[in-house]
Amino acid sequence: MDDQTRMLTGLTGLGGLQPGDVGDPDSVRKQQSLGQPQQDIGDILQQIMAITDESLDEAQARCWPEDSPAHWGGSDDPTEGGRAGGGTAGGGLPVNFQYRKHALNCHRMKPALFSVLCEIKEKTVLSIRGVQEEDPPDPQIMRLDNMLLAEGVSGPEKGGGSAAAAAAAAAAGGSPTDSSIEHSDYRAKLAQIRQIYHSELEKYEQACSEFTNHVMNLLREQSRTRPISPKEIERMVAIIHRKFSSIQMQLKQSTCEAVMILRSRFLDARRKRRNFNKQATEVLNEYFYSHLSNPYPSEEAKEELAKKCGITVSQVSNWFGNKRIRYKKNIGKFQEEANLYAVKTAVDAANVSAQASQANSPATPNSGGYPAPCYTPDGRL
DNA sequence: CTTAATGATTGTTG
DNA sequence: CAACAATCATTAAG
Repeated sequence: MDDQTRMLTGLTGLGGLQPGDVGDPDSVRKQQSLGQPQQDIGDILQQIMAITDESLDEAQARCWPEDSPAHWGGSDDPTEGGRAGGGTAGGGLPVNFQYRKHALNCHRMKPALFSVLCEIKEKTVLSIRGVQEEDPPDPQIMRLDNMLLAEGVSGPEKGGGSAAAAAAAAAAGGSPTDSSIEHSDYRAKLAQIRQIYHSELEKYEQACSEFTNHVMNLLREQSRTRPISPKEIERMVAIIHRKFSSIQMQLKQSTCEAVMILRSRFLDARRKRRNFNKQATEVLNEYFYSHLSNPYPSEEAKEELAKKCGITVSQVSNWFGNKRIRYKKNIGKFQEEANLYAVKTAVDAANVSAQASQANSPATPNSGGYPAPCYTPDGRL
């Protein structure tokens, strides 16, 4: 309300004028720099001045103009400057103004004065917040928008059925890998976030337009009684929109956060760990115990194992890393398992070598650093 | 619920 | 960078 204050001080100058000074062209020109006929200005100013000089009793003796809005006398009313500045009258009261205002409204110079006041106001307003009028497209909000678009949150509606469809596909799919289940879950949660986002956005937009309408109506109403230019209304609307868009940005930001959290939850496999299926661990164990002397699969071997087990190469690496360390830590615990797989490989090897009509030792040479479990080729300890 | 098993991550080392 | 070691977080089993 600094502009209002300025407005007041500006008009306080007018209010401070003595009735006799009003007619002085220089003083008027100083105040308004206008080229209007002095007589009219003097006339209307005199009326304004007269308001401050009028006593309450006098005013109350008059009747109320029935078409006057009742809220005249708002603290931000520019004409109040006349009262404030010319407070010598002991405080003009609303009743006074009601009448006087009506008189002024009918004055032929009223539109001119109105526009002048608007102009002054415009200038003060511009000097105060003219700089921050332009808001360049915030890179922050651009980033948020892009991300929401990329995630399909703010993009075109793909239908709430997308998640359901994905779930159905996962359920009916011939290879219902865990990833697809997780993915459908992810999609479902994303759809939820998306729905919340849109409903909130809609709410904000509705509230914004409601509020804007309300303010506009109010200002239009008031523009009949105080200087409000259409430009000012426009600016007010812009301010409201900026406020609401900043709220929207908060919404976008929190939505982004939710998506990020969702993503990290689903992409961080550690949090959604699934055990490998039996067949996969069997393949891995088979390899491990049959290469116990050197349980370090080459890159190619890892790739093959990964393919066989339906897991990634890095998962194979993880598995071997864990296996080696855990085996080494407690060989006894793995004894049984080792024997089991050793038998398996032994049997396999026997099957193969039996056809070759020669049984060379099926066990691993075991020349490496990992101690082999004790077992006999026939499977007994 | 507690506990063991287990896949993944993090930090360190050579 | 791969291997190791410690640790985390989840799952499965009791």
